[in-house]
Amino acid sequence: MTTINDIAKLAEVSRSTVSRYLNSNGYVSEEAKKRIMKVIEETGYMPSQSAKSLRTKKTGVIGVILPKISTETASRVVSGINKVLQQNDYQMLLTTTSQEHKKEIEFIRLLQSRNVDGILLLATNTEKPLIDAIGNATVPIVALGQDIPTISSVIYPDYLATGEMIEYMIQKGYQHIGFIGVEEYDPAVGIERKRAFVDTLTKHQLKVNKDWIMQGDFSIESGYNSMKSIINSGSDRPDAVFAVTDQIAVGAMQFLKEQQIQIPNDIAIAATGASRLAQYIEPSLTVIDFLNEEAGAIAAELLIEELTGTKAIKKIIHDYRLLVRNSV
Amino acid sequence: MTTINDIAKLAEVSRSTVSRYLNSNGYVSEEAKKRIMKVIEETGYMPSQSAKSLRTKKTGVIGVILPKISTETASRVVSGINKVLQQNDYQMLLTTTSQEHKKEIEFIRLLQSRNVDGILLLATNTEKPLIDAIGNATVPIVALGQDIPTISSVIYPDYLATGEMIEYMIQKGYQHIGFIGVEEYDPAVGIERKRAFVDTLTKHQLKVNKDWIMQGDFSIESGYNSMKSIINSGSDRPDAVFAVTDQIAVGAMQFLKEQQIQIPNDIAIAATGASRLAQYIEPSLTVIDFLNEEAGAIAAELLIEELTGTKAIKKIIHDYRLLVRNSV
DNA sequence: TTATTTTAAGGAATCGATTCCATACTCTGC
DNA sequence: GCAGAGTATGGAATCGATTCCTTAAAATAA
Repeated sequence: MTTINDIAKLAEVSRSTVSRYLNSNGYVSEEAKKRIMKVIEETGYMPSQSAKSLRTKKTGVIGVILPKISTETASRVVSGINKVLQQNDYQMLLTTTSQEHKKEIEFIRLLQSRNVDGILLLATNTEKPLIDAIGNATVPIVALGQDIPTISSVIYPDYLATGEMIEYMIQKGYQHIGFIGVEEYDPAVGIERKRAFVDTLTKHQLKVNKDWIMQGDFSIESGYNSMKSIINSGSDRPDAVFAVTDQIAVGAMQFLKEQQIQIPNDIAIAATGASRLAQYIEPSLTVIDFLNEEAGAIAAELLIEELTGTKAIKKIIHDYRLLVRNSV
Repeated sequence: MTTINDIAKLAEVSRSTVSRYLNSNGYVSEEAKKRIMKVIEETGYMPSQSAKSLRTKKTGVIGVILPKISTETASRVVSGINKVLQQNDYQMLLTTTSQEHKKEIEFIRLLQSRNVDGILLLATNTEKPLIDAIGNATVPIVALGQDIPTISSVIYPDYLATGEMIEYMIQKGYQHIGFIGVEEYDPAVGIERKRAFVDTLTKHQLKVNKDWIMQGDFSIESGYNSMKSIINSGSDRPDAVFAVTDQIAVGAMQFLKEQQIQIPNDIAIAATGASRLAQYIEPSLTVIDFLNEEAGAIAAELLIEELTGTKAIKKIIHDYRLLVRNSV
């Protein structure tokens, strides 16, 4: 492999001069520039980033920690992150925890030893060990999807949006509303969305029926099984169900279809998450769209800001919209 | 930041000893080990990868070049790659060309300057500049999705699988089959799938109607517009259409539904790509499943093999299966 | 014409690891 | 009691860049 020394020798200058040329700082004569340029062209020389970052303490790499890559939400977020990073000449080192949320801590350490300039964390919890790991980090970390007190975060308005959706359902005349959620270690998805559901029903003096509140994981199967439990519970059927993700909703709809239960006439369904699947399934799903790609981009911008100066902790409550379709 | 020198000083040994301890090679006494361990524990020291890889010429990072991240196919492939890399203690540097296929060359260079140990290329063309860039590369590259002659490749059996699907449609009684494809710079998707279509019809003495052969891009909209053109073309309607991706098929189905054309009774639809959308759309889509996650894993394994010895060029024709559902 | 600034370029230290080599001590076995 | 093997450790060179400092020539000002 050609190094800066080879280039220096071939161009008959010192390696300091080559370095000055490469970084366009300091003085380099036109003659020298031409010779260096020519030699670089001929040899196809590319500076070693390892050497460079050993000196400069910058790698131009941002670490991204995801729970899972193969979901539409995740890939949209990554797409948004990628756009911004690429525009700013950063590369993305992607790691996934496969939903094992203790791994988030492990990866924060790992990424730092890889000398990333910053970390984007799509967090699934806000427990103490994680907060501690973040506190001990020597590089800026920005959270996406959870409000982590000690660092800048891009937060989805889970409570607000879910509340609005439930309001919309009530306004449409549904009075017996069920809920399919996930475990509560996840404050944003597990707790906030459920709290909004309960609060909104209560506000309208509607009964919160425990038999219609299910807790599963993020899978389609989980949605299917949860809906099955709701239907097979002793109590009456609900006339509407809110699912915390569109995947869960798809599973739930699947069960209803098998049982010949009409959506939305017998039971209406709403959810969070604007996947193409939610859009093209029948009936098309009424959902909250958290504009994930944009959220990813904003988080990346926030991180880059921190990398280039401003150290203030910023909290951005990201935008959302209701996509009213045919399932409610 | 703490360095190996700090550890050496604090543990009262030389930095050679610390290094030997870290890499568990050479002699280190139990006493020394304990002291070093303790100091590392206390300081939270993590060795600098930049320094390490400057010496060893290994970064433990694999570059991945994708056309686009936010498709289900891509994210499945990435998921498979990620699994294997993580098992082997490699990290993944992800880049996307946003479907600008000249960028593939740029990224091959960029990733090398980042000193990646190897590159996984989800190629969309096999043109000379790309082949040249691959030839000039100093790290192993494995291709996925296209057969690139000079390097190991994991290849989808595009011709075979498409042929089998068309056979299946013919066997089901369809005689007037249309085709929605993509541009032909992409040999695998653009050329092979079309060739299989034409060959299979010809083999069965069926007419290949030019009005029913469309060329678009990979989007849902493109599928919608292509189907519109087919229906609005002067000639009779086809009784079945094959789309080269499930996204395209979804768009095509959308148009048919709007026109109250029954699927599969009036027109049957088949495609390539086993997305969840294809599974849950109505009618559920009969597709070729190229088992993308597995393909990604195999490509990653192939690359790791090359990294640890064997230099032979391997070609793996990946498995596939037909998922017979309700759209044909 | 001399003093000062600007331009140009090389030398050497440095970043944080790894690794080869030399040195020294402790055991065995004869 | 001594040769030779095994164990333990430190010194120094090295990887490929950046960057500060010094020197020197050229350009400008006084």
